[in-house]
Amino acid sequence: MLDTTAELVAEVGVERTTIDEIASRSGVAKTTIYRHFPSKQVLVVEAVHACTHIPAVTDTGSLRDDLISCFSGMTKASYEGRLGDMMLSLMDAAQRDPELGRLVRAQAEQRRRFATTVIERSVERGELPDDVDVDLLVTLLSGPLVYTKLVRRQRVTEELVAAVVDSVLACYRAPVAPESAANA
Amino acid sequence: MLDTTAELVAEVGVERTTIDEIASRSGVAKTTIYRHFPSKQVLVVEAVHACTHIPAVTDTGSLRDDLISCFSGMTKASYEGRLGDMMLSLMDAAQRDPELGRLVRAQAEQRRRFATTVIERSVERGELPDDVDVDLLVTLLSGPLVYTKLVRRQRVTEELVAAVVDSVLACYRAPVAPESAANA
DNA sequence: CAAGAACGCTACGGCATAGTAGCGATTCAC
DNA sequence: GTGAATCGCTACTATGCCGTAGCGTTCTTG
Repeated sequence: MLDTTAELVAEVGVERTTIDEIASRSGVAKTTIYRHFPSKQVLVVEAVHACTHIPAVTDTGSLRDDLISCFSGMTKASYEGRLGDMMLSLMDAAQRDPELGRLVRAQAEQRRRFATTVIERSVERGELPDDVDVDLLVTLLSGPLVYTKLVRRQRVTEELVAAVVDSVLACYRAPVAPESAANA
Repeated sequence: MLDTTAELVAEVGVERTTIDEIASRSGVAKTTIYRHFPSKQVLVVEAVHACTHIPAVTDTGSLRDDLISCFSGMTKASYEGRLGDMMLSLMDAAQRDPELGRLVRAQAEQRRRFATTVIERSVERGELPDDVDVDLLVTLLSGPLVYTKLVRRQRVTEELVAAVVDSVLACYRAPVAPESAANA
């Protein structure tokens, strides 16, 4: 039932998903659905919850490897499969539906926290300078992947993740700080 | 009429935008709308076209300044105001509507072309190495801005644009190439 | 095996929306 | 001025969807 809901949302979006269609596809009577969920909104929220997997955070001691592992895991969990297909419609619906809004925002926050953890651990190891802008760094890393998935509608490959991580890290490890490069 | 349509799409999304509401808001009779546009789909496409502005490409001779100018212009044109509020819903609807799909894809392509032009010009000037991955570079620059706007739902400030451009450029100007950094 | 819960089915009522028809009024061009 | 195009308004059809009622059947549980 939740599975069928997720499938439908992935196919036609939140707005066009109807209880009738969920019922006929899942082989469940519409009345049965209403016996479990008070409204479509709740059903969708539960369906999203059901297909949300949280990847584990690794700690290899290498910032690069941790970041690649972290973002690869997030890619698999969030951008591939059903959740990936639901993303855009979910984000759109979240603009108007407070409940979905909370859910989507919480998931985005959680994804950021993973990367933040990895980066802060690296700062403690002295791999990155103390004054590094963690927030910006996470945005620099997450952005290109989200952009590739949602805007370009291309698969986020392992190669892309590695390329993004390497590119972004290069600028923080290089002797030239962003500020001085600005005046070059 | 197109203006009201855009306004409504920005508010409630493509799916929930109704001809009746457009009619009552714009003070135009529903029949008049149908005399001009055969369907809601066409109306929305025209409305999007109507509020799409193309920023000019500058050529200051400095890659950094051109990029900042380029992305600031795109931010104003695409992420602020009405079009910015329509974006998510538009992208979602574009997944299912072929006409909207073409439109959205064309706009995304155009935005990439601007940045690509600026970068290629810089390569010709010898500011960047010949073998730079332009595609990746554009993604590294565009991604964080899109992500900030669509996922984090924060304003894309001039400061952010500058920070992203400076950060990304730093890694290409630094003596450490991304490939060798990967093995560090 | 018996009682109660859960389910499937059909059929509603109510509402919102896409488009259309017809007619009178208004505006515009020549 | 006059004819034609355009517009506004009301009404209408058709459709789709939400959520509920009623009733018979199946499944579970003790």
